[in-house]
Order: sequence, then structure tokens, then C-alpha cells
Amino acid sequence: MVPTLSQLSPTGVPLYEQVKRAVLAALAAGEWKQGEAIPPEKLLSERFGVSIGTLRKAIDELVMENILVRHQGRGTFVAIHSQNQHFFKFFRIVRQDGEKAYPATELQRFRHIAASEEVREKLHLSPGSKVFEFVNALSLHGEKVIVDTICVSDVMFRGLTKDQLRDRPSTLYSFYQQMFGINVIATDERVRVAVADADHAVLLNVDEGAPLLELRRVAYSFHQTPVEWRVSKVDTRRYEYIGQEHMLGGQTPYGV
Amino acid sequence: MVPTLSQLSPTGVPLYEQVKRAVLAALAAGEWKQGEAIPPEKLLSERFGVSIGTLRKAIDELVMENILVRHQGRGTFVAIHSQNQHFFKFFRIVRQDGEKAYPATELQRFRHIAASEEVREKLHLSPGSKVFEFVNALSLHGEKVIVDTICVSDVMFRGLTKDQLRDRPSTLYSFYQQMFGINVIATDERVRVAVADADHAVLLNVDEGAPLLELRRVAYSFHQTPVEWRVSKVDTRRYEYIGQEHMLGGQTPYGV
DNA sequence: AAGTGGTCTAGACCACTAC
DNA sequence: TAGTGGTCTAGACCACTTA
Repeated sequence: MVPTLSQLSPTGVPLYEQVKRAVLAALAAGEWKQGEAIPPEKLLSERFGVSIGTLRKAIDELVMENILVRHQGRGTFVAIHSQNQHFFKFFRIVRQDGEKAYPATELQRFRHIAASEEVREKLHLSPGSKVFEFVNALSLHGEKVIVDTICVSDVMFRGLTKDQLRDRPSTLYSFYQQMFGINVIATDERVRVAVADADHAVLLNVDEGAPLLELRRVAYSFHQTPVEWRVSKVDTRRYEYIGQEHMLGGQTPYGV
Repeated sequence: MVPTLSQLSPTGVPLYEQVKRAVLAALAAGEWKQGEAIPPEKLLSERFGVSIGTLRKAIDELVMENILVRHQGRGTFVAIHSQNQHFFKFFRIVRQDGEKAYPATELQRFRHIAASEEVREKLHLSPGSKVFEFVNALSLHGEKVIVDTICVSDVMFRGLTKDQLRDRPSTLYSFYQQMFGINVIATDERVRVAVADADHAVLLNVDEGAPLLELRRVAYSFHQTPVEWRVSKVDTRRYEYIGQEHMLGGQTPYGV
């Protein structure tokens, strides 16, 4: 007889939580791949030694977290949100007429440098830490609109190269996930007005001293681990930043 | 014998969904008030003629939507988020050091005018509609930081006066709720850069032509009914706008 | 000790999908 | 028709709160 989950770890952790972790472990181990169906509920409930109801509660939560997708009558599948769309919700610049577009990225610079004090604070790094810093110019509808200056820890992103960044086929955050197993699940952005310096004036095709929107973003993974620090400068003559707030549906788990 | 829910409406709607609506109806009818406990699960399941499991699924969703709050061993309570704090989450300007403050408001102007085409579009008004337009200057930490220009329909806010606005003891949205029964539950904001005109230069104590952050907001009630149109101009030399995004925890039930 | 919500079971029947 | 997830039942026992 195979030991049940609760027999393996008789702690105060609820059974469905243990099942959830077991499923996540199986996913991490590559037992089921993106887009594939996982075994039917009946089978999984037997495998983990729990009732259907408990198994379903575990799966429910994984579905809520966009890790699995259910299709009635077909099965439950590993979400394929990685490729592109999933992370696109973090991109919040649209044309003033409301038209959305997928940005074209052009890598401008890539450096391996000592982290400034500000970057160390945002990324919770200790003095002496080094980071990869790279600059992207983004175009929307063929217009240069945004310049991103991005910093990530060289420990967390060990081995990151200029070529990897240039050749990535997908969203930057999707790239983080695929190449480094790092999941960006939340961002905190601050927005203010700035003026274009010489470099940005060239990249955005504006006058030096022209007013720009400046976004300062920390991207977080699970457990509020900071992953990326980013400063974006946006030419808002024809574009704007989207902010939305809603009272219902979902707390703000990380506290405003 | 009291008829069960499913007997009353034998449509394709799941039972737990019907239970959820029945609970919402009871809340709307004032049967249980803010902060009060609702009856225990056992009792409710009998009242609605469903099993505990089904009743729990309905309550689960209401808890997810922040309408109810559960406390193990104590009971389930109607969430209390009205008076002031509740609406404060729509206020997203903070000092650059992260310090938050409650704004001091000074009413600068109050007019009853014909709605411009832009305002009519944002508030879904027909040609010829009139609106109340008023201007507020907001101070944070004693500094003039924000100027709001606000438009609301004179039909929806029938009888609104300058004195009411000046004397309100609470948040503007709390005032809408108390005086007009209008609930703001969501906002859609767009952010861009603008320059100070003569009026704003005086009110914000900046030079004419100085760059400002411009927020353009539509506030919505239930069923995505637009309630208020607002343009805010912010001096971001010492303040900034907060934007956050999170992947997990709750869909957006009202689909913004 | 009594009452609450939290977890869990071992099924049942239904709606949908694929073959 | 067979197999999937979607819904629902009628309980059980546990952890926590209040008195």
C-alpha cells in the first residue's frame, strides 16, 4: 500500500494544501508539460489517497492561480500562459485613443556593474552586489515611445548574456520564467514627471528637456521577493499609462 | 414546506449561484448590516434548502469578493468598509518617500454647465445634458499638490450644492454614497504628462508651463455605470502616483 | 461546554466532449 | 458510448472562540 500524503507529513497543514504542493512538485519535475492534460480527477484522488472533493479543492486553487486550466468534458491542462499573453498585463502603456499594441524591443545596452545604493535597496541586495543593467527601446505602432532601464541581480540571473536578451522570442517576464525559473507575479509602480536627458532625447526623438512620464517599477516573485528594478521613460504625447482600481474580487495580497 | 431555491427557479443556474444571489438580496434588503454576523452555516443551509457544502461554496465566493468576512469559531460577518477608509484606496498619490497622508480639500469653483462632448462620452450622456463641474485644490502634508476638476451628471446628482460639497465630513465617494446612494466601486485612470496653465500655476504654486502629471479618471458604479469624470493635475516634484498589478487572487467579477 | 467555521469523505447525478 | 469535469449531498471530525 502506498502511503497517503497525510501519513507522510502529519503536520497541521491541510490535506488539500499538501495535494496542491504535490501537484506543483510534479509540474516542476516535468511530469506534465505546458499544454498537456494532467490525469483525471478520479485517478489523481486515488494516487494521492484523498477524496475527490479534497483533490478538487487543491485543483481549484491551482486554477485560480492560473497554473492549471479546466475544460469541462476534456480534462485539466497545464496553463500555457507562459509564451506571451500572460505577462502582458504588466504592460500598461496604450495609445490615447485606447489602441493597444505589442511592443517591438531593441536592446540598446548591456552591462555588468556594481549595484547603486538605490538598486540595492529596491532589490534587497547587500553592499558590493553586482547587477546586470540593460536598456531597451520600445516601439508601439512603429513609434519609439518607451525607454526601459532594467536591473537584475547577477546571482539570481547567473549567466545572463546580451545575446540571450536580444534573441528571446517572448515577453521579458516569460523569458525570466523559462530561462531562470523566476516567476514575476506582481509589480509595484510609481509614476512621476521627468525631463528628457540627452540619451533619452535621441532614443525617443524628442527635445532635450522635454517632459516625459517616468515609471519606477519593482517586480516581485512569490513571498514578495524582489526580482527586477526598472525605470521607464515614456513619451506621452500620443500614449498614456493605464491605472485601474476595483473594490471587489481579490484583496491586494501584498498590501498597498 | 418552504419551497427550495431550485424549485423556485429551475433554470440552468447552479444552486450555489442562486444561494449567492439570495444572500446578496438579503444584504441589499438590510437584513444583516455592516459588521454584523450573518446566521451560522447550518441555519442558512436549512433556510435555503441546500447542503452545507453548497452553502459554503456560495459563501466562499462572497468572501472572495470582500463582501463577507469569516472568522473561525466566531462566525461570518458583513464586511465593514464604508465610511472613509474604504474609498481611500482610490486615492493614489503619495510622497516620494512613501509617506501617505489624508488630503485637505479646498473647493475652488462650482458650476452648473452644459456637458462638453468629451464629458458626455465619458459619462454616457446625451447631447444637451448638463453637469455639475467643480474644482478642488488638495493639499498633502500642508503642500498644495493636486487640482481636481470633477464633472457629474445633474440628473444623477440632482440637487447637489456648493455648500454640501464644502461641508462634507468625509471622502468625496463616501459623500456620493451617503447623499445620493451612489456607490463608486471601480475607477479607470489614464496618466500622461501635461503643462501647467495660468490657473493651475497659481493653485499649485508652480511656473506656468511647468510639467505636471495629468490623471484622467472615470469612476464606475455597479454594472459599469459611469458616475464621475475627473481630471487631476499633480505636481510630482515631491509626490508620485501609485500603480500596482498582481496576477493571483480573484478574477475581476465586474469585468472592467 | 457549546457553538462556530475549517476540513474531509464517499459517493451521486449531470453537462459536455471526443470517438 | 465512454470519459471528463461540474455540481451536489449528508453527513463526519477537528480547531478555534466565547463564556
